[in-house]
Amino acid sequence: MSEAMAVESALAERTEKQRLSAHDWELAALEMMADEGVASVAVESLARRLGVTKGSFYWHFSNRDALIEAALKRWEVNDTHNVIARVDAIENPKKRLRELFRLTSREMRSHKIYAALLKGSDHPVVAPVMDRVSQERMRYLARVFEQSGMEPIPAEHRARLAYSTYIGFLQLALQFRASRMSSELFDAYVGHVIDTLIPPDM
Amino acid sequence: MSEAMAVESALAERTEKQRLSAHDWELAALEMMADEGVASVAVESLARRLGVTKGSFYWHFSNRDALIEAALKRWEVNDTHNVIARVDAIENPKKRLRELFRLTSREMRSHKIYAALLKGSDHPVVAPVMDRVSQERMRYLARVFEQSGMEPIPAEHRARLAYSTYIGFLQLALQFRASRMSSELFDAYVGHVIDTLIPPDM
DNA sequence: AGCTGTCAATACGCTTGCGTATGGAGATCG
DNA sequence: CGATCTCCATACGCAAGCGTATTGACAGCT
Repeated sequence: MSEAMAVESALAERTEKQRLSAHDWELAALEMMADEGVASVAVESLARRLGVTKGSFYWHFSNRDALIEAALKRWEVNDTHNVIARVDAIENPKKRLRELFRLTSREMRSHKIYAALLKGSDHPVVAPVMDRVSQERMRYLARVFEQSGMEPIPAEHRARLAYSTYIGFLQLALQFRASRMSSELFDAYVGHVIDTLIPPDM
Repeated sequence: MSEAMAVESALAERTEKQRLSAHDWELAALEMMADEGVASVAVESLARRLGVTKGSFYWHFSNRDALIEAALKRWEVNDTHNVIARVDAIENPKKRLRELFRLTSREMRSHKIYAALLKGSDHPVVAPVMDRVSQERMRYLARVFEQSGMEPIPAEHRARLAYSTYIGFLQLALQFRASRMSSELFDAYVGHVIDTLIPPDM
């Protein structure tokens, strides 16, 4: 929340706050990743963006990978736990699932970063993070499917299916210009997904 | 088929056939893309791989993008139409869908390239190709869902859902070490997907 | 006022990768 | 047998990006 704001006005703040902290670099890195992918996180270009030179960067971080690692750490704790925490209050597991789907279908910024990390998951620093995050989210999904009345094995399959749907949709929507939808069409699609993937029969 | 073989033995052939053609470079580029992604298609490294220097490359192609474009063109006509053609013979649309799912769940090589292109779809040459291919495949899916008895709109949604599942699974399976499955588990998963996405009720 | 610690600028070397220029070897054709 | 065409090697220039070394500016403390 104030995280997102801080990112937005990172450049503006710089005019007043001449000195930077590691924190500022991490936010800028996340911003960069969301817009242009992990590969585009370059220290010299980031430095330009922040109005300094790389002399500053190498004071805060030992190298580029250290920055990426720190930024991802920040992202992992902030974003992942947030989404789950927000729906976990809902009692009825099926309602919780539907709400989870609906919630996930908003919040573009978080998804842009996730998609970027997905694409950049050949990077040795990125891979383990994505591995953990995906695993964790799928486990949570499987648990809720179980609580909705499915047997453990089908629940696990359904969780994988649902999560694949999420990932696949990200690609379709964010990468391909041709498969962008109007908001009504999108809502209808989300409805269809919910009806198809959340068992109405049991 | 002989395409795949030609790729496999591209390096071996080189010993006898000292002179290369544009065709050879395109195959090597596809090979490289499948293994290490679009970004790794570099003329100097490819040249080393083929046992020549880049002096050769720039005789056949004007620049790197021209190679990528040519390779993708070759891939697009070969791979995309192949998959569809192979199931299109089956009369019963539901059987055809199931067969399509099952067929798709084999053939690793084709998927590796597709996944690589997916990740590299920020490249201006790659994007339009992926755009076309995805669009075409989804349209085909939607048609078969319709023929299976669904109304046009739900069929379109279901096609998008199914295709998202495919894309998402590719990521999960190919990128993340943690979510690789045994072949029995995989088969069970494919079964679950088929049961969930192919309407048994109508 | 001087010292010290913090953040940043400048300058340098190194690697990778693209693209160009030019010359050379082998085949083929006349 | 020489000319030409095809394919390739070598050598070069150039830009981007990482990382290092050194120096400098400013703040806070003593």
